[in-house]
Amino acid sequence: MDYNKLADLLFPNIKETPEDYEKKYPARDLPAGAMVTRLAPSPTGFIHLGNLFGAVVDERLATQSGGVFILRIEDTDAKREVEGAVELTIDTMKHFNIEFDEGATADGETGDYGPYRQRQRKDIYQAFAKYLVQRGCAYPCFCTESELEQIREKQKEAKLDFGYYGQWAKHRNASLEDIEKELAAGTEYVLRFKSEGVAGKYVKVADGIRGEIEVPENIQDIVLLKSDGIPTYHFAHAVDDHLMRVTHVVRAEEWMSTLPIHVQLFDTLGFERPIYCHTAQLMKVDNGNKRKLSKRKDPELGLDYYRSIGYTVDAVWEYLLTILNSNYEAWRDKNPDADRRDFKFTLDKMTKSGTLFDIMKLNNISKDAIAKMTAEQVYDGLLGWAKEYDEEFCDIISNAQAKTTAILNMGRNAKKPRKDIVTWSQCKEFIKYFYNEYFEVEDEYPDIPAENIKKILVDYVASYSHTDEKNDWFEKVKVITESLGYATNTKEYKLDPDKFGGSIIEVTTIIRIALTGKANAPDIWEIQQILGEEDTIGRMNNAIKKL
RNA sequence: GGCCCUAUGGUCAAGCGGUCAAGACACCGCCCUUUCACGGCGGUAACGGGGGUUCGAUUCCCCCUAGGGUCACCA
Repeated sequence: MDYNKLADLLFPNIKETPEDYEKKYPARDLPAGAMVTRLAPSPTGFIHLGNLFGAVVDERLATQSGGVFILRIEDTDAKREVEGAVELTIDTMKHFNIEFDEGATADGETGDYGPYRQRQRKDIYQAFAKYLVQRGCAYPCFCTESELEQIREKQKEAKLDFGYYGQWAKHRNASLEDIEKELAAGTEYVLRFKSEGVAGKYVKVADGIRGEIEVPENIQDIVLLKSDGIPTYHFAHAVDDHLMRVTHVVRAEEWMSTLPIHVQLFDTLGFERPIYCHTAQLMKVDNGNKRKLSKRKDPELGLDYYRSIGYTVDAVWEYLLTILNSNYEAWRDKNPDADRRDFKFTLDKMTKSGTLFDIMKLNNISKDAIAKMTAEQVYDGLLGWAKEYDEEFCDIISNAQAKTTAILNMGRNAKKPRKDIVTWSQCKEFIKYFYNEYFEVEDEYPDIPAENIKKILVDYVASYSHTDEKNDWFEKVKVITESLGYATNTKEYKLDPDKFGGSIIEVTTIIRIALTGKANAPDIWEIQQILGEEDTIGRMNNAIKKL
């Protein structure tokens, strides 16, 4: 077989050779130990937690080592591509504080190793494909989908491994004449790799996270170029990561099964293999079983979920870092105020087993992160979220900046600040009773006689003086409590509840509900100071009217 | 089903031949408290099973089991 002739037949217009591209994309001039990583999403319009998970690893590795972090768009599957997905990816990553040194940008790209969108690299792939054909390592396959389906059926019946390999590889040894005939007839074809892999033989691969792993050699004649001339992931991965001089390929565990294909491709193309880092899957419990987080079933997989609910970027990072590097939490404990970038991220501290996504832990971390912020920072965060997701609330808090900041400042300056805000959307629920636009009575009064409830509220309004200091205010509450024969001392009350019929707890709870609509809210006196005299009295009078 | 990966409390996990087997989240109890929350103190709870190697295995090896992943002209 004249492979050169076949190559020219298949790729008549490809003049460039692999050497040309080697020259065009020379080895990078970087300090020793610098890592080149890349995030390589496909533009399907869905950016998930797994993308961020990997991106955090890529970003840390690259920037920590003085390397390069690339964004490459894997758009080889036109069918799945969604309009605007690249912009969305970049925007979402930016929101989560992931910035790229090189690669695709919203309006183009930056860097000397492009193009960074795979469809624009068609000629490059074809040059390498042509080279493989010339060396007898690749051949055209004219099988139709239904033929392939038939093969699969037969293999299923015979209980053999599926796929296009060995004796099943119908076109593997076709003659040049046969190929020419098909080509002349215009039959569609794919370019397949002619695998020299041997069943039963193994390859050792050093994984950056898992150490040495052993995988069987690939025996499949996998597709290199689809019928439209666009490469499959496997081929594009080999060519791109080599030409972009990527040193570390960070990807999810699910890729491990195709690792044999990738090492084989790198080896026969004469490329130095990158260090593969296969990260554990993010899992969740479903019906008592662990499973991979799924796009369709789990909203918490999508990154826009965190954004729209209003988790802070810091909290998401902190959480990711704690599950990514097992020593992060301890480090954070010792360095509560340090920049997370000061933490030395390492591959060997990465977990190998599937991690259950724990929203409770995220929530706890989030509470911590927000508790550390100043009221002004909390305000800014809340406003930023509202601007995007809650216009009405945004208007309200923008028009009441001082008041809102004062609200958010409650309990914040104690030695141990309150840890009760998890997300911005929940923060709104916490504080919205302060604004008359949202105020409503949600909770029920304690179970005491109705005339007592009325007396409490009426007396309260009658004795209320907005300028009272907290102690004076509380003394007045005590007077009302005593007038009902209720206990002002809760300890005494607990010792003998029947003796009193009620305690100051009932009294304050009723005032609190009239004032805020809720049985649980911060300190009443402080709330009144923020609310102002008019609203305080107004809400009390309204409550009395409704009795 | 084949192949690969993984295996310490409910969850995340320290451990890398000798430990009373850390810590965090969650949970429970008590305390504090004018509510709730916060906070403080304390508690329940783990090395999947069987063989080896070794004076000694959670730790090293093998088998089993379990869980997960993957078997496309998708990435």
